[in-house]
Amino acid sequence: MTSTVAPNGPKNFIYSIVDEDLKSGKNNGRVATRFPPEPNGYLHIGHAKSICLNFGIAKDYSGTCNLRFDDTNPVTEEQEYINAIIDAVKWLGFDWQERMYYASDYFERFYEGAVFLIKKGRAYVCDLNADEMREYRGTLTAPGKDSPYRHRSEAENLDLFARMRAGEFPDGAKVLRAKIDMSSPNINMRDPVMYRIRHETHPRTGDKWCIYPMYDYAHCVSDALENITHSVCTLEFEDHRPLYDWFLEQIGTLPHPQQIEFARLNLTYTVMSKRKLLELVSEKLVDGWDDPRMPSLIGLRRRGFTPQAIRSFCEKIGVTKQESTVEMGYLEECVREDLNVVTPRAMAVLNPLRIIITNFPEDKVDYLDAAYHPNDPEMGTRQVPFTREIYIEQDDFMENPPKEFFRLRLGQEVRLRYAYIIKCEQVVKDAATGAITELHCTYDPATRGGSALDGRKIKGTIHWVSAAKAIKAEVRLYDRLFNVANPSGDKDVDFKTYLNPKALVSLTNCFIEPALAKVKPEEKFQFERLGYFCVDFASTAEKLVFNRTVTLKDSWAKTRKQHES
RNA sequence: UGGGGUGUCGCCAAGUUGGUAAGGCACUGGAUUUUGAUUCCAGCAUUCCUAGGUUCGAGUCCUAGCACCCCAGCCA
Repeated sequence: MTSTVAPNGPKNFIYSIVDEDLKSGKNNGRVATRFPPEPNGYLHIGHAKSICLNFGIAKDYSGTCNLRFDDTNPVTEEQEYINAIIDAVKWLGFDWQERMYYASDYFERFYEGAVFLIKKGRAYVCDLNADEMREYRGTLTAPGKDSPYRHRSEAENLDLFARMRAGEFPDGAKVLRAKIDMSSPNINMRDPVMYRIRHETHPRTGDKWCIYPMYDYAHCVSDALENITHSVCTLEFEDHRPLYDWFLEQIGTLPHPQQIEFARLNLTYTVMSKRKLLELVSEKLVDGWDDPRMPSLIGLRRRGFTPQAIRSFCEKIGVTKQESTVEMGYLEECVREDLNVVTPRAMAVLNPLRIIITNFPEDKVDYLDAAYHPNDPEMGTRQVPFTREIYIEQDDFMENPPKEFFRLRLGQEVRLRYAYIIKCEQVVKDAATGAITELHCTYDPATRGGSALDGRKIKGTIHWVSAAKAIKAEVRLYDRLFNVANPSGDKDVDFKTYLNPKALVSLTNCFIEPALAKVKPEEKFQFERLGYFCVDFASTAEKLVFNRTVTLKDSWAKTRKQHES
């Protein structure tokens, strides 16, 4: 398949590079990328940026994008992670067709390549232990010195390397090193390790191998074997590019993909390193990788984020080489944008306050029509039951409200969404505590549906639920995982000390309208005036659980805060 | 004090050959609204890390600084 340059101008600097390559006829107009995760953890929103970029390039240039597991280190990698990664990429909406590969598929080829480099005098077996090797490597400012094993004969190297593979030596006894330049100012070029001995069972190759290739050697060769044209990776590999190029030049017979580096994603109020996320999981500070507080893709999914929202976010933040930290609010805005158009509305009361409509008959149930979406009639309507006793949100009533409060107050009217205009006649309090226990109100029968035909203006509209007909549910309110923007900012303070204890607040006395009795996990709704909610993975008809994805924007919250301060 | 990168509005980010600072988010007004939601309209960088220089003209070119990030795993 042949590609043409980006029709509407390049999206980012990588597209510009691809455009140039296409114009100059490089790779015969072919564009091939890959997404190469290491299966040692779950994918997070940062990976989504890379996935969208790599699969996006392939799509925009009619090229291909492979999924390739970088499984060269069996001590940290597991099948569980492989499965989770496959699910996550699929869920995000990308398709690698039949092109799912594993670096471990190439182990025999890597081995042959290593033998070739030994024969070429470009690799040698070294007996230095880890400490000695560090010593010989030199420092950032001082050059290293040659290993005493650097000048072994070809025959000896070949013999030793074969015996490494055969399992004759214990872990750490020997390594295979590239013979480059111990005085290079780039530390990666100071005779880097190509193979180490690890007597370890590999998730895919089992016990077939006890030597495993290092990233720098395996990655470039994998790219070349798959005929990748543009090998996109993150900034920290910039220093490794000379090594990437060195291996392929020395081997000489393989295609030579171009490595291009971009800045990884950082988000405020969370952490993005697999190590830190794993720490939260294994120390049980969260409920696993799929905890809705986590920035993992499975966590975001459980929280109610849509693939569309995540893709749109990745599109909007752009791709550059500048280290950047995107505001969490931006991600949140992207979900709202998607959920707003896609999600049916419903009513739920999270912190119920009982209201008795004193002039409404005891046993009467009045079914009222309510639209599933105010701006999209095609989503249809449902009926909501109105009864003498209802619940409203505790926040929607104030005894001594400021002037700007236009919800329910004593002696004043408010509209119940899709129902009636009611007036608060009496506040009933607990004699002992003084806490408000219920409100007595009257309704105006002439306002059925919520409109005042006499033209009187009702500023406030609040949501409600029938006490008799509502269904009880648990609602989990999520907030940011950390209470500081950059929890990793101070190297002397453990990031976990900034964990936000209120990141999860579970409400078990919530009521939802009966139309939602049969919801299934992952169904999404907007609870009017409250936010977007998603049915939890573990929710059942007997015990409904909703997760709050995000709140709605709330300009009242701002003015209320101004009043409080 | 070695090497590799990056510096354009509070946060992202355009700005291909020098021609007089896109867009999104946030924010601030205002309109519509039976969600204080949505939608809509308006405002929001005389200035591009700093200082010099070249030029009729510089975010874009030159020089010298400064700041921040990455690299001394037999991790990726």
